[in-house]
Amino acid sequence: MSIDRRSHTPVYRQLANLIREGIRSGQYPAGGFLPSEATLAQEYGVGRDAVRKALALLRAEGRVTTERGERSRVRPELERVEIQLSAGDAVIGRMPDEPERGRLGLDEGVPIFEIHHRDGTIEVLPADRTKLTVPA
Amino acid sequence: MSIDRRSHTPVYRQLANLIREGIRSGQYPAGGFLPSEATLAQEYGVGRDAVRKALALLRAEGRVTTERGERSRVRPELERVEIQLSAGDAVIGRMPDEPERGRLGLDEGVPIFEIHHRDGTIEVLPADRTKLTVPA
DNA sequence: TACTATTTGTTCGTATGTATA
DNA sequence: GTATACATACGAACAAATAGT
Repeated sequence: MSIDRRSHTPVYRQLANLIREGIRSGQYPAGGFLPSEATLAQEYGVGRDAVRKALALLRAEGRVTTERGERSRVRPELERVEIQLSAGDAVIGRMPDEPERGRLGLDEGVPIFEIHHRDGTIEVLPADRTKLTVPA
Repeated sequence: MSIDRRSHTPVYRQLANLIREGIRSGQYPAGGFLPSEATLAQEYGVGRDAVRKALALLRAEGRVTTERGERSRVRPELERVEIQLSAGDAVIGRMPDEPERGRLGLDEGVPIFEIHHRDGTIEVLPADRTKLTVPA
């Protein structure tokens, strides 16, 4: 599979699909580095802008992380801590805004759980390392 | 408050903060349209690129939606349907990837709940219109 | 129907800043 | 100190969708 210039799907979205598939298939192993933006651009025959936009999409999906000066990395699946919910709890999910994301030290593309306890307190948990369970 | 060119915080992030605050304060009412990109660029004295990046941040947070040919809109808080969890259920939260997001008809910046039932079935729900509850 | 104006989307180009190796 | 690599920012041109005339 490669980039189809005549497709109505934008180049950077096609590229994101290709890279995502490469991650799923193991071509780009979890925890490992992706090729540099320049390399990806050359390998797939697209501009650097398309590469950066594709990576931005994958970051927003929580699939890759990028740090300045380093090649992007495939985000490994994290161990999830089991949190037991209690009777009367209510849970909503949402994305943190940027300041909140910074405070909580979360990567891009990581949702949060808000657990509303019966006593009115609200517990905020990162959804990428949490599994909520309902006791029997 | 306005853009500080000497700040280390990038212009587009400062602008996202300003618009987010404008949404929170009611200057940009929920469900209403934001000014056009060109207008925002002129009003805040930044390039269109900075405006588009700021809007992209807010979209990824689920705060605004954008459709081609139309000005961006402040995403209203949706009514949440209450879903009762059952004993033995487990819940994780994650972002959908792009194809999945299209299939489910979700806006950007909307996480999904995966409810793993005791019988092995998995229920996928949009987190922006769902509230999970634990029965007493 | 047809046309125009507005608006967002995509792509490329260029330059500069900053972190890492 | 140099080279590599990612981040930010501006501008320009054109495509595509929308709304109204």
